[in-house]
Amino acid sequence: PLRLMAENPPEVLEVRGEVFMSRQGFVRLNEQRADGGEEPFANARNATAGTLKLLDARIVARRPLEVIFYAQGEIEGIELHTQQELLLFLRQAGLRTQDWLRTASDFDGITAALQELQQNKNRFSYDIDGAVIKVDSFAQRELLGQTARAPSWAKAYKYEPERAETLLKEITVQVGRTGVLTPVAELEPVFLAGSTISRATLHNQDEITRKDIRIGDTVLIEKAGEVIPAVVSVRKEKRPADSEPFDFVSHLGNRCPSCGGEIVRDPQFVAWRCPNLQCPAQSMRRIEYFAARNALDISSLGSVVAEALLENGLVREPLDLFSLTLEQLAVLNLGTEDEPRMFGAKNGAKLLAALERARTMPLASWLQAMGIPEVGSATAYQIGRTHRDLAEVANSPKLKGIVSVMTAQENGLPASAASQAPADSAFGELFSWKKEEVAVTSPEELVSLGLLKPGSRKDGAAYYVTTVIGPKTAQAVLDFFAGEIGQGWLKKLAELEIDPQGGETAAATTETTATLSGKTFVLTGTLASMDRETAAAKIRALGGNVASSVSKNTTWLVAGENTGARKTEKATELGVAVIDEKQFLEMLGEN
DNA sequence: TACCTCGTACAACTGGAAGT
DNA sequence: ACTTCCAGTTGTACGAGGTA
Repeated sequence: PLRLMAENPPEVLEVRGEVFMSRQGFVRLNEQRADGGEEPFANARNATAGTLKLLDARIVARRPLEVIFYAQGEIEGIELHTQQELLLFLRQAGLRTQDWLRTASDFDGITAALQELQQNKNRFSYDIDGAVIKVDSFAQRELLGQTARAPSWAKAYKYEPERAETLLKEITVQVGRTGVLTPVAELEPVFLAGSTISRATLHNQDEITRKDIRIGDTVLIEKAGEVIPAVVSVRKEKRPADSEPFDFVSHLGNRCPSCGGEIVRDPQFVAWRCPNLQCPAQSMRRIEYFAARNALDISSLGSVVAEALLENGLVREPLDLFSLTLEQLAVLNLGTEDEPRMFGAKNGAKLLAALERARTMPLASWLQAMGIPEVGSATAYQIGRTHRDLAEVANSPKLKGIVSVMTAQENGLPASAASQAPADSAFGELFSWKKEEVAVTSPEELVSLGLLKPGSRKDGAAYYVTTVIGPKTAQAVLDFFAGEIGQGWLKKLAELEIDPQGGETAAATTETTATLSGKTFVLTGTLASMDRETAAAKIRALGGNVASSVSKNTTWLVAGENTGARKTEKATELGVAVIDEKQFLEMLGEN
């Protein structure tokens, strides 16, 4: 509805839901497209996703989109305590909700509801692949919290996925960023649950051995979660008589498919690896990873562009990107010698602009971009939050503190000994650095930084558990910077005058999600790293509020490029703090 | 046991280059 | 200047392996 139909509508109501196409709507849309001579869409899910990305709202309006709401964002002026209350309210307000809803108070109740749903799955105007089981009470949800990926108070239950049979023509091997060799099944293309599958990862040799997958086999595949293709099993009765067990080491002749160097396997790990750091495939992946969205977000630099830059000798490692020129990029050939395809001046300018932005990205983004072993987004965020710059991380008393406290505990010593033990004692020998040389942060301070949590032990002695960064990860980071690669990064970054800044700006409490709760932002100008809608969404996600004009209630005015005069003027007048994009990103805890 | 990292796949959109 | 063609990027989801 254009107006909420509630009697006393709340002042602020942010609702979340899912947009979809009904089976019927999708069929009709494809009929129309066929009449108009257009290619039909492959499936409703992607057609819907594509429609939502269209820039022309008039076309969007003609597509048969439907929406069902099921969750709340920010709400002011009404108190809702449970999912059931929320759905009832949404329905009364005229917002469509899922009408099939069951409540259960125990496991049997849940399985009964799941069974009932499966028997009735044809009742719906759209395809379903399962159900979502949620904790009803919002108070209990808060207690359960969430992980980096998903809330802990909701679980998806999926029914059996559709399967298909096809021929495994070949097994190829890909080289990852860290040199890990991953076998991939090349399949005879087969249509399954809305898309054509031609490849599927086989993960590693152990997996191939366990399922006894061979070249020439007829295999059963399914799409895990309706998206990712996977080989489930082999139809052994259809196996050719002369087939042999697959062993990818002998298949590769013990050589890396990219650089031809010898491959190795640390008996401790499952994967075979190419140990050559100069291996072209690895360099390419490292550059890709460096540019990835959750690292330095250098748009228009993906795998193909990275490979072309490497092949043309323009770039050998990620930081070489900063010496690229527009002239070089404009004529960069993405095709072959016979059929050249230019990267172009416009793309080139875009890439250079993204690189310029990358210079001022926060410490956490850089830490992730550097591709330090064990360091992904969550770890990079924690390190970035607790350190000022790379120099501090490289020789970090905090990371050393984590290692020494945890090592001490493992050796049955009190944690407090870790920061006190003299270097010449037996205890001091446990560590790769000497106590006199560097400061090691005390356990108490690590607790106040949120890197350690005090645990309880029966005898009452001090005891600590790590939060996100454990001793292995901490040591991996220290080793990285102590080694040749890390030193190389530091040297090159200094030459380029890039000095990523970390530390906490506003987010003192990082574990709670509502770090911006009670704060009101106003956006002005253009932000370099995201559009305004994205920025607003991020603020709201952290519990903050976004208003359209500056008032005395505004906490911060976020100023990008080409700011609106009226807003900055009013901010000065009312004494509202103005922050730039960098500070804003730090508040969001972006990495 | 929980969850983070890493690698992988798919399909539509987007935008540059080529064609007219 | 406009249209067509093409493929790179993007966003999302998941499993396995590893760490906490």
